This record gives sequence, structure tokens and C-alpha cells, in this order.
Amino acid sequence: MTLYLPVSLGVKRSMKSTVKKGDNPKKNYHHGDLRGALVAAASDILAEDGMEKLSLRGVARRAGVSQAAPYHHFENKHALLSAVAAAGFVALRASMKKHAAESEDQFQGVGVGYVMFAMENPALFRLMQGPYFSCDEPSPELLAAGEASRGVLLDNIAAAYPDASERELRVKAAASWSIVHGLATLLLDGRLQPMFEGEDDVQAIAKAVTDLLAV
Amino acid sequence: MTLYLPVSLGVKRSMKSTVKKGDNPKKNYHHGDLRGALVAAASDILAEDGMEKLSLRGVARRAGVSQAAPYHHFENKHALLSAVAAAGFVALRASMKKHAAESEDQFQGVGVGYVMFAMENPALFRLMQGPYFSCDEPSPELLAAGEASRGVLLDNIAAAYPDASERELRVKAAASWSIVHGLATLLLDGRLQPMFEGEDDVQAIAKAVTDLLAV
DNA sequence: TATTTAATTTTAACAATGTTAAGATAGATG
DNA sequence: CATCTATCTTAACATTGTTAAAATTAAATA
Repeated sequence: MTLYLPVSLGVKRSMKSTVKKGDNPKKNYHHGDLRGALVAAASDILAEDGMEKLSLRGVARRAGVSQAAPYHHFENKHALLSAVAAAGFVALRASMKKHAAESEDQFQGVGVGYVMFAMENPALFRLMQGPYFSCDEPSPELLAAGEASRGVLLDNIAAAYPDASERELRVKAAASWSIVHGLATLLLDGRLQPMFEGEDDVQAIAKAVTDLLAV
Repeated sequence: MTLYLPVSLGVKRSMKSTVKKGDNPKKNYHHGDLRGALVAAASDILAEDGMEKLSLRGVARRAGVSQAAPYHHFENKHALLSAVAAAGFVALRASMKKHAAESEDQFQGVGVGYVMFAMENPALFRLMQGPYFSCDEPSPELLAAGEASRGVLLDNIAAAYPDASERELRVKAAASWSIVHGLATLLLDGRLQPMFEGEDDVQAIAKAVTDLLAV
């Protein structure tokens, strides 16, 4: 199952911090774009070592700054993870749009893109769920990114059923999201292994399962 | 939405630790059933304060023992949480069976029981997912409890479709589990709030959504 | 340009956590 | 009674998130 391998997100690194003199990256006192570098470092650690191993100090180390430097760009660890999650939602949205464009059934493509993203970025996908979204005060950045990614699903539903009632549409959307989100989560945790012994084509599994949705 | 309120699991406390002399619980050097008391204390803290606030030292404090005492009953914090999760799966199984028995549509009852359990024990349900199940070596206790709870779903599927092929059954099971698990998770994280503004009857929502499953 | 100001970053420290090692206690076994 | 073993405690260690104060650099101002 090569698909289970974590894949770097390729978080956009600002180039402002490019070192000017010489080849060896001389340590400038002012980093240039430490905020972006911290998000990138955290994303990398998350993809490589998982959530348990992700410490704020480790992120700072990886970014080549001191332990307290992050606090000038993020209120606390939670805020940094929030930014990482927000970047994740942007990538999730891209994955859905890409698979939708490549699939003949647009709507099913969205679901496949959702599941594929989860399989390719397991730790990040787990971070995006859970208490970082439903915490006391989710950051506006996170809320916006989450809403945008949800919009892809909703737009596809609305387009597919132009003459459905408002209530019908919302229930359809909830059901579609639920089955796709549940499939992603259960696959991620290996809970469906007894059901799909030996099958390693996640895309085919996702299609077979979503086919059962009478939407 | 009173249903969102965390509810104590009522983990079975062994009575071996009942204090013998006098009314005030005199601190015996030997606890009697410290293992059970630790699981109970951890479950309580989880329900009251959530995962973030659950520390091994805090659990020990609550159980009235020293910080290192748990290490004579659990290899580490992970192992203790594993035991808590296992107890959670037993309770989840009970919730599914209860709702299935009360509902006229048995199969839908299972799903409703699943979602209701998640809403009533949010932190515990989150613990039961995630890396504690899909870790390097899940404990046999946890595996067994998880498999038993999954069995409720599978049995109901098999009973409802006696003449379906093996493959069909597994896909149906995966789809049912996915939609119910996804609904539970998304509701828990408040992500479906825009879809069900003002609706607080989780049971009705669960029925409306699962009705869309052509299984 | 010279000087002040504000934005970054560092060092140092704090309390809390997970974990381990060594010693103390209690109940069981001979 | 003596010994053994399971159970629990005290003490310590490295690591973590976080804060306060000082140091350094870039930007703004005169």
C-alpha cells in the first residue's frame, strides 16, 4: 500500500529568507520569514515523525532559531498548529478539485480527492480534525480555510441537484461528507483492514463505497 | 444541545478496594485494585476536562497514590489510555445494542447508538480513534474490544442481507460504518453546524442522514 | 547621516510532565 | 517467625510549554 506513505505537503516557503552572502546559509539574526519557516518546519516534522513527536522546541530547532523565537509569531503551540491545519485545508481543497477535474463523475471525484488526501497526509489530516477546529476560539484563518474546502463539496452537491429543496440539499451534503470523512478516518486508522484484505487500491475502495450513497 | 454534555461512563469499579476500618478512607499502602481505580480516574478526568488536561500524574493524584504507582500496573501512559479506550469500546457496543433493541429498524438503531455514544462521550470517542488503535502494537485487550463492537454492525448487516455476496456485504459494511463514523466525528467537531442550524435532535439527524444510504 | 524607536531574537528561568532507579512496606509463603 | 515477592513511595532526570529580561538588528526619524 504505497499510498499510505506520508507525503510532504510542499508548503510554500517564502523566499525572503534567502541567504545573501555565500553558499553556506549564514545565520542571520533576523530570519526574514520565520513565521512561514515555522509552519513549514512543523508540517515537515508532522509528516515525518507524527503528532506525538512534534514539540514547539523541536520546530524551533529545525527552523534554526531559539526555543522562544516562535512566541513572537504565534501566541502558543496551539496557534502554530492552527496555522498548519489551515494550510492543510488549502491543500485538501486542491486535492478535491484536482480529482474532480480528472474524474468523469465530478461528484465522486471530490470524495476520492478527500480520501486520497487523508491517506497521503495522515498526521496532518488527523490534526485538521479534532480539537484544533472545535476549540474555544478557532482562528479566522483556520475557519476560512475550512469553509473554503467545505465549499467544494457543497457546490458540487448543489450543481448535481438543481431542483432539490434547501433542506434536502443540506442532508445530502451532510451524508456525502460523512461517508467520505468516515471512510478516510477508518482507512487511516486501519480499521477497515478486515473488510478489504489485500486490496490496496484506495481509489477503487472509495468509489465502491460512495456508490452506495443514494444521493 | 444538552446531548453534547460529556457523561460519565460509569466504568465498573472493583469493590476489592473498599476501605475496611472506619468511615474515612484510610490510605492503605496496598490499594487493592489500583489498576481499575486508575482506569476509572482516567475516564473521569477525560470526561470532565478532556484529553489535553489528562496527565498520568494527575490520574495518580486522583486515585490517591504516588506519581510512580501507575507504572506497576501499566507500562506507560499509552498503555493506560489503551485500557481506557478498550473500556470505551465495551460501552460503545452496549450503546449500539441498546438503541438497536429500542428501534423498529434494527440496523438504523445501531447507527444511532453509535452516533449517540460519540456525542455523550466526546473525549473518550476521540481517544478511541486515532493513534491508540493504529499504533505499532495495539494491546490484545483493545483489539478484542474493538472487534467486538465492530461485530455488532457486521452481524446486523449480514442479517439484513442474507443473500448478498461476501464482497457485497463487506462493501455494505464499510459504507455503513463510514457514514455513521463520519457523522459522529463531524458532529463532534461542530463541522456540520452550518448544515443543521438550530436542530438539536441528534437522533433525528442521524436517521435523516443514514436514510440516504442505499444499503 | 546620526540617533532614536520598534521589531526580532536570545538567554535564562519556571513549573509541569513522562519516566526510571532505589528504597520502604505489607501480605503471602516456607 | 523468617523470607520472599508484589506493591507503593521518594527522589531524581531530561524534556516540554511558557514567560521575563536582555541583546541585537532593521526601520524610522531628525
